[in-house]
Formats: sequence, structure tokens, C-alpha cells
Amino acid sequence: MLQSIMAFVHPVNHILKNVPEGPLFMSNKQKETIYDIAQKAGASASTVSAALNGTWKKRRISEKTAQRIIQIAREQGYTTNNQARALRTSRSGLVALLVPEYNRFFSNIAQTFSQEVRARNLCPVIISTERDPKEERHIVEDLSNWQIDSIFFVGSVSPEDLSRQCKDAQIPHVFVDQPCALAPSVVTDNRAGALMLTQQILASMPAATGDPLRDRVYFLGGDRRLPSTYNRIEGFSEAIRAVTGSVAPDQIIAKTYAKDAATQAIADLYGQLGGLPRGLFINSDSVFEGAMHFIATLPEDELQTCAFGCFDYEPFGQLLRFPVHMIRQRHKKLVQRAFWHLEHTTTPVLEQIEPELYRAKT
Amino acid sequence: MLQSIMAFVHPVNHILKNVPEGPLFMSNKQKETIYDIAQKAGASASTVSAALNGTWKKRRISEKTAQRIIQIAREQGYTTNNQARALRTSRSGLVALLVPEYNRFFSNIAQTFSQEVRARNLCPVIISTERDPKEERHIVEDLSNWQIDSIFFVGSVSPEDLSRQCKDAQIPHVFVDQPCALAPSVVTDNRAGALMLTQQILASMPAATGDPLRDRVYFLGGDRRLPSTYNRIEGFSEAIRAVTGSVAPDQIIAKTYAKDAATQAIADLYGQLGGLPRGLFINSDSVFEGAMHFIATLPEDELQTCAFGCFDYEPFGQLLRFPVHMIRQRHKKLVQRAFWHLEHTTTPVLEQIEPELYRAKT
DNA sequence: TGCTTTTGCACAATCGATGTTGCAAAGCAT
DNA sequence: ATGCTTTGCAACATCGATTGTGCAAAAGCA
Repeated sequence: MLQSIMAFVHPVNHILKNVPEGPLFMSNKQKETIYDIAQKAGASASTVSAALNGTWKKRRISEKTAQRIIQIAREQGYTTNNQARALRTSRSGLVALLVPEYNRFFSNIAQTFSQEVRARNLCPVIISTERDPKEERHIVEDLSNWQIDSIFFVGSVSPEDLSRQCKDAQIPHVFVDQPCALAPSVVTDNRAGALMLTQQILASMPAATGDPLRDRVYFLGGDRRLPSTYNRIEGFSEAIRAVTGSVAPDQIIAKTYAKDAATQAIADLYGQLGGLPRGLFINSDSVFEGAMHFIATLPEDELQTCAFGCFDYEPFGQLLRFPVHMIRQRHKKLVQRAFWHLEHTTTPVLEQIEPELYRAKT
Repeated sequence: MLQSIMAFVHPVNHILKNVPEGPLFMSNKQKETIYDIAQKAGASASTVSAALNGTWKKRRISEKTAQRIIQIAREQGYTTNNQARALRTSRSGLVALLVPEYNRFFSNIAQTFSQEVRARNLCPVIISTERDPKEERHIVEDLSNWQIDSIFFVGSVSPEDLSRQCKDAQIPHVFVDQPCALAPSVVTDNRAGALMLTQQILASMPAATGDPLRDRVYFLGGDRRLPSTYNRIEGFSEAIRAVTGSVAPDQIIAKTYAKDAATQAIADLYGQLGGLPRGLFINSDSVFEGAMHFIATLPEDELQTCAFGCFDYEPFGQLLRFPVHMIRQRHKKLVQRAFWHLEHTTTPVLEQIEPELYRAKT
């Protein structure tokens, strides 16, 4: 059984945090160790250790002695050597976040992660995997050599493998954005989000053209084999069916998240239909950017013939010359819930976070 | 004198890297140590250590023994405990990047940084400082307790303080984006970039209105007390002077990078002038986003009365309903040169990297 | 006062790797 | 065969913290 590790924090860092600016960074003097402090305090190293890391009560050190030691340590600007501590306790104080790349969404995740980790007085290690399963493996192996305390996987490509690897190495871990069947996972409620977004698209569609192929809403981008895209397609389909009764397979174009592919796909679609469709569901910001490269070339009046929705939040999306409805994933909540799971459970549960809909002004 | 640390890599990680998938993650068996390997190889721990970390030649271990040990280690899936190594050698193998926040530019930097660090078989630690000098101090202190090998400061607010702090703790360091007088720094050539951008703005300005105040180019956003903004103002002014002979103080509005402030500033300017100016130099992506919130509310034809330039690259900037020229900072080169300085020098030099101009189609 | 319990702390082992020292065996020259 | 150098490796101390154990002194109780 994996252990919750996050809750544990060494108090010495807090105790010594607010050091007067003065003698602290005085010179090149070698860094002080507990032995130096011990000598200056006329105590033993073990007593100093106990005093500083907060276990002095349990170790029956008198409050007076503890305070004296803390005082001296503070004066000397003592700070503990994390490697030594990690070696002894086999807890490194490092927490890792693995992201596929640094796009807007993942950067937001990273930002929140970094804050949460530092709030717990631990050290964030953020690494990008380039969406490569082999690289993911290697990184986890490396991290395990650093006795990493726990790992957050975001948008991972091979969750189950990674989870097994972590379990073998006894590393607590949690999945964000892409779920894992074997470990706690926190993801956006993609189905509900897609449903909302599609309903909004449907509600703001311009007048029908009469051409049945053009009068449909299309789903563009993503990878239908991934759970996130799959669920978005589900939500999309549900909304469409509620109105038209059925969804045609060719309404859904979901093979990749790649930018260029999106540009090509929308150009092809435009060619086939002889114009833009009446509604377009754009799956993710990269697809958005790709699609825009084509769409931006169209004349003004054509742009008004289509209702756009994007499953991701992009501030500049609000500033285009046509309205785009957007779904914003709650990155903060995603990360915070992930921490919660790490700290309170180890069983494979799936938590879904409802995203927000940004309605474009029309 | 600081020492270059980056060049040093323990070869064991390379040697053992391509482990067959088989017996590696077999079970929960405790992680092997060099003592276990020593026993299995009928050798001493020190011999195993030497064999694995590549110093066996120097330590006069026979090639035969070394190979045998490496073979056994590989079979057992041995990997070295980085804490123990770090404690002994006082090199952690960790390299830190401090960024103010995760915006597009800094995220790109982080991405490149992460790749470069991993290519050197080290571990990237990326932390955001929230532009708070106190937080910066604390982070550096924490990192020093982790025996961090070196630190990259990006867009730091108090470079000199940090540099001193690092020197006291004997941590090699380098500054990116914001220079430091006391340490190697790699920054974008802001003056040259601003010059290019301003010239482009001037070249694509629409017809004059006749109102001298509106017919000028304005510089919007940033903080003139920071070197980067200062230099951009220099470049801007140089370009303007070449055409008009002089720059008026009120052409330059550079107090902050904050989004909301930018929205307000451009709205005010619009109010004063009774319309948009004939040219606008937007300093940074955050200012761009802020300004757009106002500009997006304007009617189509008004937008054609101003030539826009932005000192930052934002893909969606190309997709707006009016052309925006942009400067792209070479984040890859910035980071790579920073590594170079860390590995080859410790003297305070300033290297400037020329950015690229993206001309908008008109 | 004498005996038990509690308090307060020092000692020493330990985490896993590195690097210095020392010592036997092998190699070589005379 | 003898002395001298070189080779090959094991023993041991060390990095700086944590933690189990033991032992005086102080406190409590009769």
C-alpha cells in the first residue's frame, strides 16, 4: 500500500525562515552542520537535530534546551542539508510534475502546482515529456533515484504503465487531465463541458443555408482514442442528438491534436462543403490555432456564417473578428484536488471537475 | 571563484540506461545498493562504486572486473541513489530555473531549459517567483540547501542581490532576459529589436490625420526602470528621431506590465486623442492582451487608422482583424547561450541576442 | 533514607555512495 | 633468489542528518 507523504513537513524550515538579514550570508564560511551548532550550544548533535526538526518533545528534550539551540541555529544562519536528511529518511522533499509540453493549459497547471508545492515547503520538479512514452519511463526512473516523494502526471500518454512503474518503486502518484485506471485521477468533466459548449454553439448558429451538410455542427481535432477526446465526442453527440436525432460519423474529425493537421482539416472541410459549416466545435487550443490559420484568410462575411466553440480557453479568442465560445478548464481545482487525493487516498478513483463556459458576446 | 559544474556527468546513468525491459521492475524488492552488487560480484563496495561511476581506470580496477560488475549491475537493474551521491560529492545534479510566472515567453524558456538540462543528464527544477524579491531570496536559500548545482534566473527583479547570495553560497548562476552587473547574463537585444519594430510600424502607418498628436507613434507598457524596457525605449526613440527629429515624453507610457493597466492606458489615450494614434508600440504580450481588451471594442474602420507592433510573439496576434507586427525573442538561443556561459565562464559578461521581426501581412 | 519512575540527554548506528590509504600478489630487473 | 615497482583490490573514514538505546541525575513516593 502506498503511503501519503505530502502531509509531512519538517518544521525547521519554518522555524528558521525569518532570519535577520545581518550575519546570514556573511562570507564563504563553510555551511554549518548540526555538529557545529551542537558544539556552540554545548549539546550533542542528536539533541540539536531533535530541537530543530521539532521532534524534541517526543525525544524528551527540555523546552529550555530546545529553545536555546533554536536560537543559536538562527543566529548562525543554520539551514539543514536536504541530501543528508533525504538519505536518512528516504524522503527527498521533491515532488514532480510531468507535462507533455508547455502550452497555455499545461503552463497554468505548472504554475498552480509550483505554488502548492512550495506552500508545503517542498521543492517542485517540473519536466516535459514531449509526449514520448519512452521518455516518460526514463524520467520516472530518474526521479525514483532521487527518492522523489510523489509524482503528478499530466496528460500522460501511457498512464497504466507509469502507474505500475511507480507502484514498483513505491512512489505515490496521481493523474491529472488524462485518467489512469490504476491510480487516483482528476480530470475535467469533458462530457459535461462538451455538452455545454455544443448547446451554446447550437444556440448561436446563424440562419440555415438549406444545404444539409453545411447546416450541421462539426467536431474538429483531438484523438478519439484518448479518453478526454472520447468523452468530449460523447457530450457533443448528446447535444446534437437532442436536436437532430442523430450524429453522422463524418461530423467528427478527431485524429490528432497537431496544428498543421487542423489547418488542413478545416481547409478540406471548407472545400467539401463549399463554405464554412454552420457550427464548429474546436477541440483544444492547438487545434484552434491551427484552424485559425485557415479561417483568418476568409473574407469577413463568411465568418458570420458559422458559430465557433473551442474546448480550451485562449484570451485572444475573445478578440477575434467573430465570436468564439470557449470552455475553460479549472486548472487550479484540478491540481488542488490532485493534491488532496495524494494526501488522503491511494485507491484508483476518478474525480471529474466541471469546467466553465465562456459565452462570447455576439 | 565559482566553478563550472555543468560539464560533469556521472557515466553510470548512461551505462545502465538501456536496460532490457525484463527483470527490471520485477517487484517490491528493496532497491539494490552497491553493497548488494558487491556481494553478488564478490567484490567490495568501493570497487563496485568505481566500476559504475567510471573512475575504475583511475582507481586501478582491472577492466575485466569492471565489466563483470557493470554486467551484474545491469542485470539487477541497479540505479544509484542520488541523495547519497549528492551528500558525498556535494553536487546534487539539480539545476534550477527561476521564472516570474508562466506566460508564453517564460514557458518557452522553461521548455528549452528542461530539454537542455535533461540532455545533460541532470534534473531540472523550475520555480516561479511571482516577481517577489523576498520569494526569490527564499527560493535561492532553499535551493542552496538542496546543494543545487546551478541556477538560471529569468526576468529576475533583484539580480544583484541574488547574485551576491549565490556567490556566498558558491552556486554558479546566470541571468537570462534581465541582466545582472555581477554575473554572466544573456538578454535579447532589446534596443535593436525595438528599432526594427518601430521602423516597421513607421513604414506601415496609414495616411496622416493632420492632428500632430494623433500622427505620432506611442510606446505602451513595461517598466522604464527595468533595463529591458529602458533599452526598448532607446530603440524606439532612435527610430522615431530618425524620422521626426525628436520624441516627446508623453509618447512613452511605460509604468507597468500589468494587463488591466494597459487596458486603462490605451482607453485613456484614445480618449485624449479622440481616436487611435497612427502607430502603437506594444511592449510585451501581457500589455498586448490588456490593450486588446479595449481595442477589440472599436469599430472595424477605426482599427485601420493605426499601425500596431508588439514586442513579443503571440500566434493569435496574426489572426486579429488588423495587422500586428511582432518581435520574437529567440528563447532557444537565450537558454543555450546561458548554458554556455555557465559552462565556460564566470565573469560578468553581457551577451545580447538579436530577436526576429515578424512582419504582418497587410 | 531507599527505591522506583521519570526526565534529559549523549552515544553510536545508519542511510548509500565516494575516495583515501594500505596491503598482498604479480611483474620485473639484477 | 632478492629487492623494487606496479597492479588490483579491500578496508575504512566520510558527507550531515535521523533515530534506537542506554545511562545518569532528578523527581516522586514509601
